[in-house]
Amino acid sequence: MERADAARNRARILEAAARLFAEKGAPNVTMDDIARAAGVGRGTLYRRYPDRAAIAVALLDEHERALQERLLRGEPPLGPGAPPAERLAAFYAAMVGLLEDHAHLVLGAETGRSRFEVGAYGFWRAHVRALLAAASVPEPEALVDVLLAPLDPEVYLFQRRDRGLGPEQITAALTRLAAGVLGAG
Amino acid sequence: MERADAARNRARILEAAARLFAEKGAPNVTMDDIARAAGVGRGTLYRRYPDRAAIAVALLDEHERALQERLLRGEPPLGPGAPPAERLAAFYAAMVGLLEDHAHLVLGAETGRSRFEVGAYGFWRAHVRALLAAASVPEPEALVDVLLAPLDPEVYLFQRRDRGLGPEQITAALTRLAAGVLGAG
DNA sequence: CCTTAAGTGGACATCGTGTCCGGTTCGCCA
DNA sequence: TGGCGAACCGGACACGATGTCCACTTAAGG
Repeated sequence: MERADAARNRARILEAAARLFAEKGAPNVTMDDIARAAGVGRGTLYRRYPDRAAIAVALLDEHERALQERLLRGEPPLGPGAPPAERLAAFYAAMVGLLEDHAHLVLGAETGRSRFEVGAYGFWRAHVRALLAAASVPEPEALVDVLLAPLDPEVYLFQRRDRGLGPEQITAALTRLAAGVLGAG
Repeated sequence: MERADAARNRARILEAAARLFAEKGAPNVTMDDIARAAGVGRGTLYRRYPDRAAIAVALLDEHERALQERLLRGEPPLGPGAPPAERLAAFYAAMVGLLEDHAHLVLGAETGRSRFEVGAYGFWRAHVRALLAAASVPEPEALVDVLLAPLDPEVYLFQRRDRGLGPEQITAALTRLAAGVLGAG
């Protein structure tokens, strides 16, 4: 069980981190910044969250859970019931929505390959893998990560900011990708 | 023009960096390590290469140039002459070869979004974009980066090391991707 | 109340980065 | 060959971020 002061501090840390990430961009926020903004000491911060990635994961957690729930038990085409190609396209569209809202938050918080080590990636991977299997794609193993690669927050932000693309254009490209790989079976 | 001692030092820096990157992995090599291994001072190192990424770029340069040359003027299907879908598949296969040899070198050397800022990415981008245009794909702009995303060294190393996939399996998946997107035009 | 264990916070040691400047070496030209 | 200016060299330095550690505080139950 969690002590009252601990719970209060955790809430303050998360709130402060969310604000700072949005303000200055995740890579430019130091652990010290967060601790100071939250009004807690460094030791307290490190006790809970060993690094920025852990904080980002905690912040994203609820949003990702919501999407995961819809994938498992929601309405088609996101949930079960629709053809694999349509479900993949719907998944892409939903992920673009998630990225549009929170990519800035994730970016930089994931140092190096931490993206793959996070539990959420495993979930997306299993989902897409199941769709490939349902479409009878041979050797889906390698294709899974290939199809997930465009959802890298860095890629998304590059397209949005540097290339000047809109979410709908990116979604369209991903839809085409889904149709090309699964539609033409 | 470049002075003789400067040229000698640059060669030693590149040689030492290549060795250290291969030995300990690029992210674990500090600028100080490289300077010491090369037998030069930190100032000398920073004069030429402002960060690790610059060294990695210099090391990759010749290999990338060779591939770029083959794309522009080599034999089909890599060079001009073959249908876009086949050229894209050939490009993927060649990039897998490049990654297989040098991904460890690039990884971690590219801090954050530096991958997109490097000149080579612009070249790959222009190449794939031209292939999409040749295949009369509507709105190729967003699709380009989507198709390039699986070539992220981090993705590749994740597939190779963590997922235990072989280069031929990854190439097969990318070939399927090329066929799906361009083949079914 | 009083005890106990978890929680807290800031000081500390360490490491990597990037800069700066006095001394050195090179390459050109007389 | 000898001298000169400029480019180059290298280590010392200051700074910033990280992660740890420990003495103190506070919450919760008996």
